[in-house]
Amino acid sequence: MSTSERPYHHGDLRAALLDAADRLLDAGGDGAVSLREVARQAGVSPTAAYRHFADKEALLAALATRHYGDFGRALAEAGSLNGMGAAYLRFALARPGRFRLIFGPLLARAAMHPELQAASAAAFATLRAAAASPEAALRAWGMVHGLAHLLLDGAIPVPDREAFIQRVLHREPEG
Amino acid sequence: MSTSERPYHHGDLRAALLDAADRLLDAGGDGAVSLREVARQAGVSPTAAYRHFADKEALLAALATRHYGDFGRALAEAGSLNGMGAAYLRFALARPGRFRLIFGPLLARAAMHPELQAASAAAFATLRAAAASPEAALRAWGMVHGLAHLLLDGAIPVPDREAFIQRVLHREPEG
DNA sequence: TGTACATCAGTGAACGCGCGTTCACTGATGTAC
DNA sequence: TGTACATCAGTGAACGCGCGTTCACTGATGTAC
Repeated sequence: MSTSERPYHHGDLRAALLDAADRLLDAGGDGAVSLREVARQAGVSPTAAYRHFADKEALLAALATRHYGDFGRALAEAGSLNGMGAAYLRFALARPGRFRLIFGPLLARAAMHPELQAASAAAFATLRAAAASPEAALRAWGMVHGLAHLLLDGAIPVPDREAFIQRVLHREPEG
Repeated sequence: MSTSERPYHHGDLRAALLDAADRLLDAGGDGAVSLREVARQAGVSPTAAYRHFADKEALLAALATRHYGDFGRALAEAGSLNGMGAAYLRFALARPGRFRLIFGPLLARAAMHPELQAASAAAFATLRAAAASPEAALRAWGMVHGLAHLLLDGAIPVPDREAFIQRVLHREPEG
């Protein structure tokens, strides 16, 4: 079989697998990402991923690292604490699978994945730096994080999410 | 047919299954609750649950209904908005499995389970009633909900959780 | 220059696992006469 | 009163499913001489 028949270039399978995992994550959430399905989507045999990742967790850690980068960048670009809150909510609502991945069970195991550890720490530092005090940061962070979950889980039925974001972030939580 | 006319053993296994599911939920989280393991814990064959619940989701819905009751009661007893926030956090931290169940994927499907729908609506109404405005309620709810998740997921490393609760709830979020 | 060889990315079969659910059944219990 | 019968909670085998991971392998590619 020639290399050109593959949907990825020689040596690019690692990236192709991560892309496939992303597509599954966006389409079906955490639960839809299995190594076998990722391989299937990448047009490769079920075991090919083991050439590039030690195991499933390693692939997910690489994926989460990538998304912490995007997430942190989106926050950093926002500037104000309010803008950051809006960016936080928009990220979560636009990409629930990615949001759930980066705050999922993997986070508690970040110590096993130094790059993930670093990427998450950087994003969290950006959040902290935007608030007047550690407590204010925690309250603001908690608020947007909780609202994101409540919206995603259907606890708060909201017709227009962008309007909701504007309304709920209109006043600074710490007054 | 009134409840008291039912054979005594009918209600027994139903309750025993829910208790077993609770134990699994507390010990291993959502993922540890399978119909087969629940049956095993209750000392019954893998299929016995189908006499009492239509399917796995129905069992989980019954469990969630039970826990929304406890949760709502804990909130109602708290009185003030701050006290409610502390009760919310304490519930989540003491029983992560139950917390994750009642706010899990099942919540979005509550329309399929009228009792669950009612139980969750009642708990949420208690929350809303304690705040000065709908927006204040959402902000306070979001904050404690988000902090609960962040703590449970290991995003915020905290040595003394009770002290954390006191510190972060010391000031009203809406000032 | 051609050739022998080493490397190593990806294959395909196989492993053992646990799951939700179905089905025909058994056997204890309550009931009608 | 004893007996025949109906009910129905719980059984146990079986179904098809998808998973993560292992293993020996193949075959294309790069490299040394």
